[in-house]
Amino acid sequence: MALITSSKEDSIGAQNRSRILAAAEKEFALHGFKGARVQKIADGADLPKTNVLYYFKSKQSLYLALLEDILSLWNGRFDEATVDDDPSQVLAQYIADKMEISRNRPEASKMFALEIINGAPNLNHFFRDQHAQWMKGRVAVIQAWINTGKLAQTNAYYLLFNIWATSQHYADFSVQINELRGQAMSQADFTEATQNLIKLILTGCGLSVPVAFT
Amino acid sequence: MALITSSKEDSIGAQNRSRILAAAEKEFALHGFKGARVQKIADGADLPKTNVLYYFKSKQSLYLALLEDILSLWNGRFDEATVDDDPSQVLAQYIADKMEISRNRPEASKMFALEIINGAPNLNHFFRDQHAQWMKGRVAVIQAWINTGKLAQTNAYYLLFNIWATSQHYADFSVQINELRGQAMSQADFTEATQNLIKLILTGCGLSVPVAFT
DNA sequence: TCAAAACCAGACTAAATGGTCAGGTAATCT
DNA sequence: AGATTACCTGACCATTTAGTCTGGTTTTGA
Repeated sequence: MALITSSKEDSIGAQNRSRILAAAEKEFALHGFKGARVQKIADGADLPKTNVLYYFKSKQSLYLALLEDILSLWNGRFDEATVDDDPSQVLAQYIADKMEISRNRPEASKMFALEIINGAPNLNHFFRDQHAQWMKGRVAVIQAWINTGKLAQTNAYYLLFNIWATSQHYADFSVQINELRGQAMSQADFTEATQNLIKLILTGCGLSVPVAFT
Repeated sequence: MALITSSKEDSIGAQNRSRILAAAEKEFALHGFKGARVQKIADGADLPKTNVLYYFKSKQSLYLALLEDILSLWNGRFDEATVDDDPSQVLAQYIADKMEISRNRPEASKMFALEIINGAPNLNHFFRDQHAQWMKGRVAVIQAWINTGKLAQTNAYYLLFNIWATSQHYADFSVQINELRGQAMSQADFTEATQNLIKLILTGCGLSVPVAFT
């Protein structure tokens, strides 16, 4: 008889919280922290503004909750790669993963882009250090690939920047992309763009594309 | 005796106007249209807020004046390329030009990025049509290169998106780049990044890099 | 030199905004 | 059933914001 009739996940509060988060992500992705309006978030969540402030004590804390959630998205399979792995496999998979985020979490990508363009005022030292450490580790792996002849000579930093830039572009600049293409990117288009990008980057690095990614 | 003692260019008004534009570009590049504050622009230009609104009748008209100026930056040597030109020359030069904009007009690039992320609400139909027309023409040239065997089979749209993404990334995400590299990009770093990028894209397209760009 | 035009800026206003408060109702737990 | 907690919301407030108004001063051009 100790049956739990309403789990924490589907309680009214949890549902409202997630609706607010979803609406806030859209609003922040469109206008950034300063430009976002709490009233608009409330409208998007179909709740009175007061309720938004009931669940999150301020616009700032709502923003931070979202940002934290988004940063966890950045963690992926590339994190564990070592010099013993095959660079073409690892990089192709990393690009594919990043493209997948652009496809199904475009607002998250945009919010992150805005935070960076705004000068990253909400990314604290803890995250910055962690991020820099991660970068150091990944650059070391790429450099090790180069040193062992698995990868042609290149700049590891620029390589990663190029991967981020191209993959995130499909989310951040989707408005321009759709306008110029004359239509939105379908799932099939994303698959094609992903294959195209993997081929460009890997070939550009002197690697061949694993068959799984063609 | 018809000597003009004060040309229009160095009149008080012209000077103030350009100081306001410079300050506004920084503010809009940091916070977007909605997030930007007229008072901050005034502070940046070292003028009372009233004067900003004296020279530009509203925040919106100031924003539009800047946007128009920035859009003219996008015009470059690639615009006149034809099927008879050498794709490796043309693309290398285009990438170099785009990287140069990122280096010396980073705020312009950021402002444009924000405008697009915001859904391009200030880009009117005239510009959109013009932009789409330009794209059509450039895609046709790239396709012609492919058809004549000058360029390997690829998707012309994605190729251009990738060039924009990578080059603009150095301006738009400069905060992240500087943080992760541990230092700002010097002119020499930009030269290296440009060569690196040209090599990546051209090699990725099956082209060889012209010696002028190595 | 003098009038017109350009420029300057403090005081102000109306609207919008983030956030509070107080007084509820609904759900939950024992 | 009763009490405790979670949830809801209209009214309200202090602050910020873009933009105006009014009365100046400086610059310019004839």
